[in-house]
Amino acid sequence: MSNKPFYITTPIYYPSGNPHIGHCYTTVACDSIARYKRMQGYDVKFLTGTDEHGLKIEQKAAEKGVTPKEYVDEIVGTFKNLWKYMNVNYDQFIRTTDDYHIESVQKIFKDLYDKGYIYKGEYSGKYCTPCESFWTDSQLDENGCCPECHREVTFAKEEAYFFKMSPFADRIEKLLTETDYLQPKTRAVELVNNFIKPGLEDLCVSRTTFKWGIPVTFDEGHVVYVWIDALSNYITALGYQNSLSDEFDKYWPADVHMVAKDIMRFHAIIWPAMLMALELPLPKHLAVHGWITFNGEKMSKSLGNVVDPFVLGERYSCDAIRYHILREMALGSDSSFSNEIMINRINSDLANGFGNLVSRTVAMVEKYFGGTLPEEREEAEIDTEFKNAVLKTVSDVDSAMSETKIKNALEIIFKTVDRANKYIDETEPWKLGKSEENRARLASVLYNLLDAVRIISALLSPFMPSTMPKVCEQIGASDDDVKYEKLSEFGVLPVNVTVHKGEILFPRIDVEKEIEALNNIIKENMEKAQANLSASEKPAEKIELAPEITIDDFAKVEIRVAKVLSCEKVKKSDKLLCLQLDDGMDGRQVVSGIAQHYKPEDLIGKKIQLIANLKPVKLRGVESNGMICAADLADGGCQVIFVDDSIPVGAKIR
RNA sequence: CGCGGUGUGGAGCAGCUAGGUAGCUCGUCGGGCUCAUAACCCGAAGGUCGUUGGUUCAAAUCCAGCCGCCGCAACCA
Repeated sequence: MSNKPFYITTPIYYPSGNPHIGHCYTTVACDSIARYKRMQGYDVKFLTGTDEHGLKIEQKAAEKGVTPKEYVDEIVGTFKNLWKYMNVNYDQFIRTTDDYHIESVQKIFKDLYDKGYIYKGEYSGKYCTPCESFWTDSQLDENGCCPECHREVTFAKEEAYFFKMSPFADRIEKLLTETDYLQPKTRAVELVNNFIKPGLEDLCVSRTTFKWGIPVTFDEGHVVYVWIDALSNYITALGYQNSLSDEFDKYWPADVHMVAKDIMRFHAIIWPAMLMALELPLPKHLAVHGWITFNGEKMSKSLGNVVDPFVLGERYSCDAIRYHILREMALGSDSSFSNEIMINRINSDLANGFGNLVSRTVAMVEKYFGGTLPEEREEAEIDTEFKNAVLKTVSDVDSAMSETKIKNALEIIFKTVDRANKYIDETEPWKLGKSEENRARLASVLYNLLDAVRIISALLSPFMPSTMPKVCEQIGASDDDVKYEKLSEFGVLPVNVTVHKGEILFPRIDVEKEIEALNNIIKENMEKAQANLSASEKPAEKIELAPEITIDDFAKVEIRVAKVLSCEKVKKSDKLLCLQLDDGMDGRQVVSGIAQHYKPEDLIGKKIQLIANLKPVKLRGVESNGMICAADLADGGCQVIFVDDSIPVGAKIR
């Protein structure tokens, strides 16, 4: 048996809120792979953790009136509880606030600086003073204002350190397009075209605008910004540049980093660049999975449309949830999660399929032999075919797992469950049970079934670790019987094996009743989320207003009533509408970023408020002479302020 | 002409790289069985494989155009 090391990681999660089913998705997948590899005899290290620095945490803590550390301590506790609850067996939980990590990050930063990959420069961009944050253009809200507080942003500069990305562009492109680093590879082209070909921009790796981070050792006031801090967790956890352990040589490079598609970019480009700069080997695979969508929509905590994984686990057992997540998950694409799909899946695969197989097999051993099989046997031809089918499962699952195709692996296993159910029909044990002379034959059939269940449950145990020991107990298998080496043969259970009928493994769920119950929970959550939203929007009034202006300042702004004559979408843009207005003068054209909220016909004929003396500008190549007034809504939407039709066009508003 | 993905029986998907009887899961309908969690087994219905054209003896599969959906990028005065 090989003793080869196998290192797998989840991302480190940002504890700005409690964990949700999306976190479960990645973590449970890694846990299953780790367990599978352990079963195969690999020397596995499975790392997960939390990324605890940054402005947002600092602010959340301030809101609650606690220190950032106190704040994250609590949420990290929730994460750990969830993993415990989901039976996630990680080897190490790294927190970026751990001393050893901080020590390493500081050394790495200095090292990169000494090597000339990090230089001091100036960061410039849109800055929101009250939030003390820089935002990129794409982060700004509908009106080009701060996405956090929706106040105006100004152009500003600050001193910052930058990491040179360009020296690695060629190597990264090759990594993405010519190796199997990225899984699935389909996204490589997207990355190369969008980011590498246009030229990699240097990365801002330090900040002076917040304090909650790892200090740069050689420049007071600077704090290491997310990239170097967070990404390097994968190596600091192994003792790289610190004295925590000397596992680095053993486990690096990682076998699999698993991430969701939203952070693919950082792991596909920035992380390799960092490693190249540090002259370290690159990880072998980056497995990217999609999001769970809920009834076709993106899951969102703020919408409250998702049932808490704890609650789901309570209702259906954590293994059922694990199974459903893993079974639906495919690398690359999104997978839909709906209560109905989940319940149907649990019912058909777990309750009707596997659970019932165990139940009927054990029941027959009890009924016909009082729980203990006799030693006489009588094999038949059909047995061989059945056994071969079961044994083949093991190698098929192996090969699926070696490509991290969990979904396929489970599919294969459940095909074998079906095969076993069919075997019962083929052999008709209830008929054999009717006469004493078929005793030996009946014993063979039931033994084969028990042994098949043994193999199946061993294969399932990495995915459903809580339930499978119960199965072993029921079919009378010892821990030794379900070892990986014992999966390639029949005849492992004792000849006179004794079964123990136990509780139903996966109770069948009443679909309609449960869906109604879950919908009620969701409804409550959504109401709560709504309440929270409005609660958090109300205090917005407390937000300081923009600096005071005089009536003269206001007089500079000329707002007039105008009527929309025609309106059409700006081509090649998602957000822009181009409006032709009757402004009581010569008429004018205005471009507005409201296409996602209004259709052109919604606006035609309506009267709106026009900022009439705004400097013209070209948007997406189309000239815009002014701006129409609209209100920002809490949910990110916006609503145009229409004017009563009786007010004449051109009227000045003040 | 920004880049990429995708469109297959009611639903969700596989098949497409290396053309040659269109497959799986769920659902529906009919039958069988009774060991089992109203579970299990068998059978049937249901698809012009988005659309148009091309290559070929032969196209879901290769090529070109068009349409729809999704993602990334851009865009938000």
